[in-house]
Amino acid sequence: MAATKRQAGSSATRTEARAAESKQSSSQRRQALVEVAAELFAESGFRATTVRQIGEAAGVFSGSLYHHFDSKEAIADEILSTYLDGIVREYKSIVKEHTDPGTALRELVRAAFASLEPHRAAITILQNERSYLAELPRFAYLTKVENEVRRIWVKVLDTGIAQGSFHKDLDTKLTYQFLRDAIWVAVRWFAPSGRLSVDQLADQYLKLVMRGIELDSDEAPRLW
Amino acid sequence: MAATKRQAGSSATRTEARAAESKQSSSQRRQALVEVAAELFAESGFRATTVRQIGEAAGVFSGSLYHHFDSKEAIADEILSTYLDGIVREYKSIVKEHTDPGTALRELVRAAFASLEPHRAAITILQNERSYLAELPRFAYLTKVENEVRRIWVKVLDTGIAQGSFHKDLDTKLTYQFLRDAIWVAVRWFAPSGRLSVDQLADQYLKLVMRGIELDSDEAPRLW
Amino acid sequence: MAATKRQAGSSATRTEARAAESKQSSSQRRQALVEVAAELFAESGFRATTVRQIGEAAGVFSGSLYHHFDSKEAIADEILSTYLDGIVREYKSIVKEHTDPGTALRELVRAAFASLEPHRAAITILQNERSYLAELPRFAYLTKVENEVRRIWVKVLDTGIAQGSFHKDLDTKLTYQFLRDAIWVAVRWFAPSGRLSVDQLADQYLKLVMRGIELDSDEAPRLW
Amino acid sequence: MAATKRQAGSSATRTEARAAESKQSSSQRRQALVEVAAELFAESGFRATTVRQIGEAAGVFSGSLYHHFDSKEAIADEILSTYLDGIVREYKSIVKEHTDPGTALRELVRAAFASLEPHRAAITILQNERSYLAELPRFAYLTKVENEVRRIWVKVLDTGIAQGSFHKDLDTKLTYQFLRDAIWVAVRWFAPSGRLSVDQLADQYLKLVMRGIELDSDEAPRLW
DNA sequence: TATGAATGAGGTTTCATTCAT
DNA sequence: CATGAATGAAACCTCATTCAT
Repeated sequence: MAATKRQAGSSATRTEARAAESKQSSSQRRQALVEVAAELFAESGFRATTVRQIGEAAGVFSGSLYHHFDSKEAIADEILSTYLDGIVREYKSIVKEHTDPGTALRELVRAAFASLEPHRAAITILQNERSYLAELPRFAYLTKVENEVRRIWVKVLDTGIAQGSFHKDLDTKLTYQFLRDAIWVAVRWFAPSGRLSVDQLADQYLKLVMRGIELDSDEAPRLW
Repeated sequence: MAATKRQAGSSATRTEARAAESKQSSSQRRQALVEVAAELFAESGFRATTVRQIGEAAGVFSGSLYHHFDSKEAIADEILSTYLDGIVREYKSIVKEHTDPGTALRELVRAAFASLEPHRAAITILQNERSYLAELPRFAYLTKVENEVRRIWVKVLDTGIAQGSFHKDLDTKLTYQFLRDAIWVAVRWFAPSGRLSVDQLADQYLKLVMRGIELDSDEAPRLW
Repeated sequence: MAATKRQAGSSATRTEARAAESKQSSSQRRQALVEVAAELFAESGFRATTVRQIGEAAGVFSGSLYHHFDSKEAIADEILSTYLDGIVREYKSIVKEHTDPGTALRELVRAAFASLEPHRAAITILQNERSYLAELPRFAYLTKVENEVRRIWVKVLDTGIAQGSFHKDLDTKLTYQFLRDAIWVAVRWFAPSGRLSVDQLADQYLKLVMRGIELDSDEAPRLW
Repeated sequence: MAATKRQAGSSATRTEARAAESKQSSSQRRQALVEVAAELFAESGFRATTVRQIGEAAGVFSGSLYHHFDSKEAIADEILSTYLDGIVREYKSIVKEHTDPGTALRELVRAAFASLEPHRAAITILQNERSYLAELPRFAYLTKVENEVRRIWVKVLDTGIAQGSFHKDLDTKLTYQFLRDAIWVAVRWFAPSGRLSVDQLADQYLKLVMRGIELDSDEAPRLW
């Protein structure tokens, strides 16, 4: 990368590097900065990441970030809203398409796992900094969207119980929390380059929990 | 309480109050400070809590904390090691006492849930600040203890499979992670004064996951 | 106006708009920028106004200002020197035309009030930022011109005393300061659209001070 | 002063200096810092003075100021409210004591002039930064107090007209503005060590304006 | 032991200015 | 000429820690 060539204090080198990079458009640059920041947020969290670190990782001075973003929070905002917009849309499309609660739930779980890797930063921030951010007016929407997501999942669970395909002794709100938390928290240790692919991860997880949810959920139907 | 006597700005009154309080031994004072800090850490996290906040909450000036602790990290250290020492001892005692894997796993889960409330701060720190702290030499033991705990849980799962009482298609390491994460992460929203007691919470959770682990795990044995 | 055509974020549209506007000559453009800046300086002061604000108000990017001006100070320079050149010329013409000190003084006061509105920015800057600017070599002329102005006013006052038409116990330098300050400072609250026109304002002021300056200054001549 | 002994980077020297200074109590130190800041504010204005400058002038690091004050604004707040509290009390006592409008007005003017030197910073801030500060919630009281002061002065002027001792063609609100502005603005150039004492200044000013206010205000009574 | 003033590094943000395109 | 990304210094402020009293 250009950044690695750069020597601190050498503005000549710096300028050359800039020239080499600057083929990209404004929105591309902005997007690149968001991605750099996201990586750092995913690694260390939002508050623990400094704008100077973001700048260094992006090969610019921290002040330059403010040409593209109003504040550090604005970067987080972009990361979070991109994630939440997408995931809500996806969840909605899943429950629209799959009327069977068991299938719908499996697809929701798979979608949630699939979002881990591309949205590592957003999920990390939501887990660690949620209570801090939710107090800020700028992030008031977080609570709203979370409620929306919860309603979608809980409705699937409720429907499953009503139809007689899910265990009726489940506390559906609680079950949703357990499901979501266990998936999301995996963002901390899940590395797609590791032992397991995200699909394998989702399958293992579904094995673990679906037998506790569905009345008759073994892959091989029971014969008794 | 002494605190009510205190008039803002009157350091004389402050000193008297201190004197009245200081009937307690040094280790009692230390313990009280740890508890105050723990509450704040549980609420806001380790890095987000300032030593000044701890001092204020404890009724002393921030500088005074350094007579009892080397650093802010030392307080976290005390909180974490107390928790980890206790939970490891408890887990060991459980697996010693219960040779049946199903029972042992249920007890481990119940113990984990039971630790949420008394060790809210430790668990919060482990979740949010673990990666930051684990890099510090002082907290090198974190990884060791975590490995120890994992071995205990995984051994129970492995034994269950070997004995034929647990599903043999479970990835035991992964299953441990899912189990632990879903329990721990509940520290964020579980309030014992709320809708559910910790026992009810554990029961709901066991219902959800044990059917996915045990081959025949309904509380009421199936009669067909 | 071109501004209404512009869509935020569309640089293409922006460029077209620029083209449409650029029928004006370079000096016209420069003059327009000065006026935009002046309005902002008058409202918020010189230092508190950023070049970005100027650019936005003028419909260009801040960097573009530097094609017309060396620096932000250069804009202030233009505003100040335009004002000072004009006012000095006017004062000189007044004292040339009116040999009677009373009439001359009245005209000076009226001219000073009349300058408030068209030169709000210059007067605001001179009041709030004078000491900061006067240290810069570029603004060394400020002190010179101010001395020149003072000499003009004081000479009128001295002449009035020498001729026996002004109170002889006046400290003329001090009186000048009082007169000038009270007029200039009105720039902060005087709004020509308000209760009073600039002429009415000047008249009220003359009523207040001329009786303290002239020996016999009532509008209706005294008969004793 | 201790500060002059200090060499940058020499913490030994620094510590000695601190020791020599530290005979003072907390509130004394606070007061000393306010005075240091006030001097700088008076010289350069509130915004143009940096906390580093205040720190340097006080012989501490800028961060140390925040041990005593919440913010730079808090320092200005202290300066302003001290001034305003005092001047309002003084004005009230004057109008209470002097029922004759002429005498009362003279005393108000004298009090205003007398406040110039001890409250140079407050008056400078009020003149240059008023519109900026008044928008901040913390300084909402500024407008209130200013209104109170205006009412006091205007009432004296109104009473004088009603009693027939002041010219009835005065716009009293406007006259108040002229009076106050001309006095306050003198803070910029008045140096008590200069040619004139504050009393002489007030006298000259009274000579200038009182003849325009009172119907019969010559020192030597007219005989017609 | 407690105080509380001070440190000093580092946090986010602002802004006049430069310059390749 | 205009753009707009970048600079880099400097702004205000925070905070764990130290230390003389």
